[in-house]
Amino acid sequence: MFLPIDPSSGLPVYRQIMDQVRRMIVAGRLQVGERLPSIRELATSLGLNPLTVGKAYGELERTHVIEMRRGLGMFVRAASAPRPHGEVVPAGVQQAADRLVLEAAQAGLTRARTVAAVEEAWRELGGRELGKERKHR
Amino acid sequence: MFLPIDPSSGLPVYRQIMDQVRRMIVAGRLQVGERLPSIRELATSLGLNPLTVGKAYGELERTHVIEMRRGLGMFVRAASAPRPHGEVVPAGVQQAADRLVLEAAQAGLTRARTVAAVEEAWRELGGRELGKERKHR
Amino acid sequence: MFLPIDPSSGLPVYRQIMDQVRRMIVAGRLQVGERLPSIRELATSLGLNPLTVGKAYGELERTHVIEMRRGLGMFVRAASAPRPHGEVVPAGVQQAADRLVLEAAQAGLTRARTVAAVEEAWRELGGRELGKERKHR
Amino acid sequence: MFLPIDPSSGLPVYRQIMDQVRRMIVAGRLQVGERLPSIRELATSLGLNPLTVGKAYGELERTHVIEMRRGLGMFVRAASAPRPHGEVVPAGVQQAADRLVLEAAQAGLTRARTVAAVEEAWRELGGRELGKERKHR
DNA sequence: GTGGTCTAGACCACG
DNA sequence: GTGGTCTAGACCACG
Repeated sequence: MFLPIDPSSGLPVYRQIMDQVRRMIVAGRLQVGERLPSIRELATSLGLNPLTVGKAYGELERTHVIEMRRGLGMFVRAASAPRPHGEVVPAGVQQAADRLVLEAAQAGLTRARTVAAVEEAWRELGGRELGKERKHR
Repeated sequence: MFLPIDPSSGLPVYRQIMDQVRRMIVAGRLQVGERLPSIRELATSLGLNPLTVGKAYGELERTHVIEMRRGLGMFVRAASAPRPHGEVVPAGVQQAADRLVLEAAQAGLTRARTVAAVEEAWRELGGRELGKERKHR
Repeated sequence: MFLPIDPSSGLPVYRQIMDQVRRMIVAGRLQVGERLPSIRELATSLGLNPLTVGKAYGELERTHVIEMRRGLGMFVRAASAPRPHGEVVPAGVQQAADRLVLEAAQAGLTRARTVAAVEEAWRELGGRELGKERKHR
Repeated sequence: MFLPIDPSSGLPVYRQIMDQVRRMIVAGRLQVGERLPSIRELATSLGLNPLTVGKAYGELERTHVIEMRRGLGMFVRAASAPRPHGEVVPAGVQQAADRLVLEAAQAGLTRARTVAAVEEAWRELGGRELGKERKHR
């Protein structure tokens, strides 16, 4: 599995791994139940310290994105159930929305332009949300 | 000036100060040309070391958000000019949009729900866009 | 006397005054023996604290650029004698040359391009060196 | 790594460190990709507080002169691309040229003498321009 | 091991 | 009064 990692990007490497794995999952390039490469495999193929990959996997497990099956490896877990309209937005999402608005407003972008950037980001993710919203899953 | 600072939030305190000041500016609660509290004042009122506040102010100055007038204090600078439609989105904004979409998609939010969260965040900011776009909500 | 002062430029105001006065002298817009405005006059016309102007005048006096005649005011002194070729370059000049070369080299400028910038700066000063070098003065 | 630091020179120590590192880079005594001594190492060998060295390194990183690789240290980044002839001179360079001309003119140096000082400074830097332009001196 | 953050406290230049 | 620099020393995240 290839993941684009930039050791000099400022973002800690283990977080980049987490982000990329999550990105592959929401984009459908990693399916529920699919097995991830072992810590050692991924570390070797990316030229990273196994401790770094281990920390990323550990965090992903702690947040229920993947699960360990002893002796078998790490596997992608089922995604969260889609939130019915009107329910509370998770803290992480609201926080990300707040930051986006702060960055956009200070850069002089309009609200419409900001929303367009979000739609564009969603399109580029190529995730399951593309086009119509699904009714069930 | 009160700023809600959470020393145990993980985000460095000096960055929280930066964010809050930027937030007040885009929300119009700090006007262009207005003076910020002195480093010592703010440090005392927030129970922080002056060096921490100084670091936040220094970063804000380097990014042209505020300016120093020697012996007088720090002052809010004029905001960026609004970007003409179609122009490139600044890297920081695109990055924030990418993260939002990642968080939202993994939390199982729909695209529409995500956009709604952004609009909500914009509304809560109380920014200058409000007046112009209020009619249609 | 008008001097372009920018209180938010980073360079201390008293140094800006010194630089501008020196600039006017080498450009010939202030002649040897000419009287400078009083501290109070200049402070008022520039909207500055008299202590600031006083510090600038004091430094200019200490470096023999101007002189005080008690009860009469501050006057421009005769310039340094031109240095015969081959003599040692004053420390301040060498230091300025070093910094220029550092900035230029790191910005990727060639040596020729750097020299051109110096010639341009000299032209814009409009000083006595324009065109031919004088033999005596 | 030895750097000549003068704590009583007026120029802040962290700026002296920055200047010296930049000087070594443009002189080719620090190569692109080369690792700098760690903050602690340099602080110890220069008898300084690690925070002071850290400030210098942080500024150099912010200006893209060096980059941090987490857990590994700071590394020299690739230099700016050389500027095509005729392009605008960066503000920092023009500012340095202006100051040089001011210092030189007031010291009574001729224009030719000033240019010679610049060429000398360039030669002493031992920069990469030397090879290309050595023939004609 | 690496750099980043924060406190406590001193001293300085500048206006 | 203002901000800027520096030391001494602790603690933390990251690799």
